Amino acid sequence: MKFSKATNYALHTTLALVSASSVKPIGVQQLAKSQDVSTTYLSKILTKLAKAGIIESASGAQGGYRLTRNKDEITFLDIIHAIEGTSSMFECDFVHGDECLIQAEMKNAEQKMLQYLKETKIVDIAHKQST
Amino acid sequence: MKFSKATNYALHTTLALVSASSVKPIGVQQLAKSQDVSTTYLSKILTKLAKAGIIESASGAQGGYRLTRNKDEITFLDIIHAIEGTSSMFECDFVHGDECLIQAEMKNAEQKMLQYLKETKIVDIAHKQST
DNA sequence: GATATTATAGAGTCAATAAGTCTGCTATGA
DNA sequence: TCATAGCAGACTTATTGACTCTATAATATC
Ligand code: SF4
Ligand code: SF4
Repeated sequence: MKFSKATNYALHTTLALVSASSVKPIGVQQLAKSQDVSTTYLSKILTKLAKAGIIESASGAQGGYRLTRNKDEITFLDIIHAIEGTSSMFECDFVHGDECLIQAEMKNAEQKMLQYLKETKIVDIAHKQST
Repeated sequence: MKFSKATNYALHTTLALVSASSVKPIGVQQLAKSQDVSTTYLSKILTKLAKAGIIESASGAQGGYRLTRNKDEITFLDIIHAIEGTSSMFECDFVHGDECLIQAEMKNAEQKMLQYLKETKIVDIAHKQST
């Protein structure tokens, strides 16, 4: 019951992109260096973010990644969902009807966390960091 | 980023013990049958609950498991912590000082979930179920 | 006190997932 | 056209989860 390291990389990279916020895209080499991770692996992670519409890529020389949307539209939850998927943390093989109370409570609990992550934007901590 | 099946077994078994609430202990065979899991494996899970002080075991004939504490003191969180451990879902290898804001927000989010699980008691759903 | 019954411990097995590599391909700016 | 970047998919390795097997220890009952 842990978040994957990939999620960690994704959060850090997005934070870097939000902080940089340049029009010019930033190459994966530069992004990978600061996190001590291989470029090919980080690239694979960033492709997921791109598919989720959070960032976009530019091939070729002077290429790299940049944000697509407005900075303040990017939440923690967006990134986590892009990397970890959107299925519940409590999946039960059996389906014992709608009145399954254990599952209901577990999902309520999970929702509390997701709600917080949805309210928390990357740009918030980018601001705090720069002060 | 999923809860283990062991946690699921633990929750169901505890619910069964709370619902039964007999003075006589209940054997692992009986508990395992309803969940379609082997006795040896469930036993191992229940030993964790016992070590966490949630249930207690009795060896020998007519032995089994029963609750130790008062029913309404047992929360979802107790059980989850007993099985999954208490370490955070977001552990970072590097420790970049106290001002690590990503980690701080992730742990805030996690706390929201834990808080809910702490407030939710097994006995609550036992009541609902019996109605 | 012998015996059947029940939990406990720990090693060992098997499968699934996470984490990361390698290689060849595609897109694009200079 | 060529050097530079991302992309895709197959592949490998490490870690963890989900069990099983077996031998041991405790205890109620006879
Ligand atoms: S009661 Fe709910 S959580 Fe339990 S096994 Fe059935 S469906 Fe799963
Ligand atoms: S900034 Fe925080 S979360 Fe990021 S690598 Fe450092 S310690 Fe880990």
